[in-house]
Order: sequence, then C-alpha cells, then structure tokens
Amino acid sequence: MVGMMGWGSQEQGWRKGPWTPEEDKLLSEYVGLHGEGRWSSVGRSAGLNRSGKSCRLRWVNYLRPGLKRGQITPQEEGIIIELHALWGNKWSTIARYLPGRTDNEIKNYWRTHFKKKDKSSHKGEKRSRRAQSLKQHLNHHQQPQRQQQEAQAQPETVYETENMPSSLHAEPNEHQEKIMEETRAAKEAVPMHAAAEDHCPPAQEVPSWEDFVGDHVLWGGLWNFDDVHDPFDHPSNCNKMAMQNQASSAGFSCDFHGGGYYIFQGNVVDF
DNA sequence: AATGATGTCAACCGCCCGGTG
DNA sequence: CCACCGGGCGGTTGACATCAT
Repeated sequence: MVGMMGWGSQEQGWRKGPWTPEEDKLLSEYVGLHGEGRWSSVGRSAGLNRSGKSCRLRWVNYLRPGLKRGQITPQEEGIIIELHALWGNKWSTIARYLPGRTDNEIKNYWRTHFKKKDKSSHKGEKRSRRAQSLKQHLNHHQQPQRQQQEAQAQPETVYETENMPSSLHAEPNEHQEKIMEETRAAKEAVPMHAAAEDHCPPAQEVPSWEDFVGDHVLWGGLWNFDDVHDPFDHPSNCNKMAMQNQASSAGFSCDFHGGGYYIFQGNVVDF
C-alpha cells in the first residue's frame, strides 16, 4: 500500500513502545505551539524519535486536552450501545458523541464488555488467539494480506447479552414487552437519529439494544442534554420542548422538571 | 504465598481515503 | 488520470494489573 511509507517506516529507526513523560512533554509543547496536524514532521521537529503516526495517536488518545479518562458512566454506556447498534464498529463516529472519550477507549470498552464471547470456551480463547496470531506471523509472507484480513473479519452481529449490565438483558415481562413495542413505534414517529444518519449510514443487520432494554433506559441514555455541543450534529440534538412535543405526538407522556430530570411514561429519568 | 487465568488498555499495524501535483 | 503522500480508521497485540485457585 502506498500510504505505508508516508508515516515514516521502520528503516528510519523510530522509537516504539510506551511513551515517557519527557516525550509527552515534548509533544504537548510542540502541539501547543504549532497546533495539530503535519504529524509526519512532528516526530523530528519536536525532538522526538517517533513516527508521525505514533505522535498523532499519543496526542489524540492521551495528551489532547479535555479527555475524560476514568470509568465509562452508565449513560455513556447506553449511548455506546445504541450508537453501535446504529453504526457498528464506527468507533470514531461514536466517539464524536461522547465528548472526552476517544475511539480507542470506546473500542476497548466495547470489546471488553460486549464483544461476542463463547463463555463455555472462554478459558482457552486468548491462548488460541495467540497461537493463531503466531501462526499468522509464521505464514506472514506466504499469504496475501487482504485474504488474511477477510478471513479474520467475520461480521460481529451476535452479541453476548449475558455480558450486558444486568438491567439490560433481563428477560422482558409482558409490560416491558409492551413498552419496547411502544418504543419501536416511537422511534419510527420520532426520527431522533436523523441528523446523525445523514453523515453515517446505519450498520446493517445489527440488532439494536432496544431489543434488550426498556424505553426509559433508551431515552435516558440518548437524550442527554448535557452533552449537546453541536446543535446541528448530535443524536441528542433536540430541545426539551421538541422532545415533549414529539413524545406527545407519538402518544407518550413526557414532562420536564427543573432539577435535571424528566418523567417519561411514568419513569423518572435523570439528565 | 505462589501461580496461572483473565481483564484492561496503550500502542502498533495495515489498510483506506481524500488531497495534491 | 495517475501516483504519491498525509491523515485517519478499525483490528490486533502485548505488557501489566487483578482475580481466582
């Protein structure tokens, strides 16, 4: 591939591995002075023996101001689940809707918590994966890479619901069934993802977490008014009035209260 | 306390895409 | 139109931490 050399390759002897505090300082100072971009020259210009790719990654995932770090909140988790159901593994797209979170963080979180796992064979999984990667390493020069990747890239369309938070995977009772039905109807009536879908087509054949959760979780997760930064490009892009109107036109009750919560179909939802 | 199993996450790899000459 | 390059993305790896036995 052409782009391979663009970042500076191994023959230039770039340093690899964990970043030291000194390197972080150099990179932060450099980006602070010159701004983001032109990563390929950052490595040398900043006095770092790092590839541009490595510099960019370190900046984006670790040094960039405004990163949250720490535990993913249940609300963020809900957003991740919902957006993943919409878009699949579009981690960077999902990350745009979680201010302070990086695509890498979300990707890791998803893989850790929701990735399909065969619990029964879980024990040997990692070992066999490593054995496989060793095998691949050994075959590296014998097999076309594309073919190799396609063989690995099996669609991730099955989810291990038992790994979901307990509140999300309980077998729905009759009442919950009804609510979920209503939620689906509401989602048809209320195109809350319309703006986002303009930019990114929904992933096909991926079950939505609405298959697992009740509506109060869904609405409480996505309609997160604290996180609205760009009023024209956000899945929670709606104001309270609009939400109230849309909800009522879809046959739901939805009342807002001053203290950071609303009552949706009798459920109190914080935001 | 020792050891193996499992979880977490920073970092790397390889590919794709858009801009440019 | 084509080749090259920079930038970005998703998948994967591996070191370290934590848990279980």
